[in-house]
Amino acid sequence: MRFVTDVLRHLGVDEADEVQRLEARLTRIEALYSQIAPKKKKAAAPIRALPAIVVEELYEIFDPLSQRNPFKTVQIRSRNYLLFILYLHLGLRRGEALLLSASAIRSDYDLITGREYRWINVTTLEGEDPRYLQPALKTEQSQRQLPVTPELVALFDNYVGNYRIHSKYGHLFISQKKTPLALQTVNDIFNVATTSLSPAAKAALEVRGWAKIPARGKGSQDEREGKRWISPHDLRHTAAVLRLKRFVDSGDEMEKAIGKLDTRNNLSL
DNA sequence: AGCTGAAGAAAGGTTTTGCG
DNA sequence: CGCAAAACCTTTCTTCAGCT
Repeated sequence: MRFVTDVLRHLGVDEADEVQRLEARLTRIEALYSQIAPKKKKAAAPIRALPAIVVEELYEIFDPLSQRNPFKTVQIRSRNYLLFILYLHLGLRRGEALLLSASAIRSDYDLITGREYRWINVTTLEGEDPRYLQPALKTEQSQRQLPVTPELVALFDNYVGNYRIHSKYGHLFISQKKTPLALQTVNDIFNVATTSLSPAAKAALEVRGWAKIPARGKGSQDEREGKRWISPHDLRHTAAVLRLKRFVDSGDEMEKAIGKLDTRNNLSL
């Protein structure tokens, strides 16, 4: 700025008001640009999204038909698979999934296109809840509706229709004791899945600073610092990436999807 | 930048189930 | 049937995300 006015003077644009006029305009432009200066980069945040090999293996481990599935019964397998997919695809918080109702997915017709679309209601399920730790939505604004793919709808319907254990509670996720699944049990499920990963996948996590992950059935004897188990929150971070990709892929569903997205609740990475 | 509620870790317990 | 393992849960305490 200083430089520019000096140059103008030097070039002999010495009509004072001419220089002043230019200076005023430049000042204004400078002010404008200062507003849109790029934000300072934050100190590099550790990567929380999971490596691709780990995500691929988790699909295989949770797949109810897979040889690698460590869970015993078909009921628990399909329940855990749906739980995993909800965390990975929708990026739900741990507790949010446990609040879902067995009728959380709703459909409606779009009067303009005449097509059916479906979404899932993330909200607080009213009624008695016997759990020691009550899951809760973090804020009122956490109540939202998320668009769901036909694949997810099929998975949901299959589980609810064929495998969900009947219970007097309306929750989607029910334990073998016929009560809503406890928060800790979700961790237990992911612990089992984590120990079922191949050595290669475990190595990929250790490269990222995780502690050594024990083999199935064994406790962890390793004293190294770091995370030992994949958590729903890790999937939430991974989900943000996947979600963007799916929206781009979904083409003409895009507007509908965005309409259902609560922009105030965009996932931050 | 501070705060609040959710997530996570750890330890340890009970109930249920698959399978020999 | 019997038993070991899986499934599930409580309790306490610490850490962290993300809202205001």
